[in-house]
Amino acid sequence: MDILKKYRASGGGACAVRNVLDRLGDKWSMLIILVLGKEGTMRFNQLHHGIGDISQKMLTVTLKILEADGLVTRKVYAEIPPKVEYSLTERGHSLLPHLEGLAEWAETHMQGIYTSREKYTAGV
Amino acid sequence: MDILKKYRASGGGACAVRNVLDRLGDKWSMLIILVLGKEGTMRFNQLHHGIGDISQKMLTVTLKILEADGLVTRKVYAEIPPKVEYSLTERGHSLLPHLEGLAEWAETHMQGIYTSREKYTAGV
DNA sequence: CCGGATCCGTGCGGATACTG
DNA sequence: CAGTATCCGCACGGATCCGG
Repeated sequence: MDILKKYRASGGGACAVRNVLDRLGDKWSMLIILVLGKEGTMRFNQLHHGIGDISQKMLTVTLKILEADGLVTRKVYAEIPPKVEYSLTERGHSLLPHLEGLAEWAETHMQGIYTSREKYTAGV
Repeated sequence: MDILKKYRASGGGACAVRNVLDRLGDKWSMLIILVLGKEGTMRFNQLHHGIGDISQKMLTVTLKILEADGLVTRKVYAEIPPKVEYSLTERGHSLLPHLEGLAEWAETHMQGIYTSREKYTAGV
């Protein structure tokens, strides 16, 4: 019961691990990082179109958060029409393998998970 | 732009990776798996007290989901008072290292992330 | 002790319209 | 092209009460 302290609130503030994990837990962060990791540098609409079913708003918001956290860089070109490029920072890249590991795990086990879910709901 | 297909909706259904990742992205799943991974088998109130700031409802609900996905097992003892033990399945254990990797990453980089956030908000 | 059931607030995230 | 601004629904999640 000692190791748990790492995952608990520490002195009025929230737990560090949970703060970070909660951020990644929002709907799009992981996905954007994964995509940027694969494709390297991308423009706004490339991401927008590439991901497909993300709204402009959420893409903007999420990118801002990731930028604030120092996970992606935002490069603006003073042109008409505007051009903005996003790419992963070094910190972002350091996170990438973990997310890819997770994605890989998901791919590997999703079939079993689906089967489990069906069995479970059938049991109810 | 080909690799992206893995992360996109595939034929009317949702993307597999995203389905699974979204599940883990809810507020407590990762944490519960991490805790169960560290402590091994735990009773309901052990988890409840161990995590601290999770409500009974969310603990119950999340455990059910994890059970449905075949990530945790639920063992009920026919006693008075009742006793229920939770532990990770093999599938749950296979996920564990990835989450621990993530947690470790979070611990390592959180300080830098906090600094980045402050700089960012200060810039605004 | 372990939950199920219910009520309810908050905020995430979508849709739309508008700007530089 | 790359956002910003606004409105709003909905479901996530908390609090509370009840049941086996």
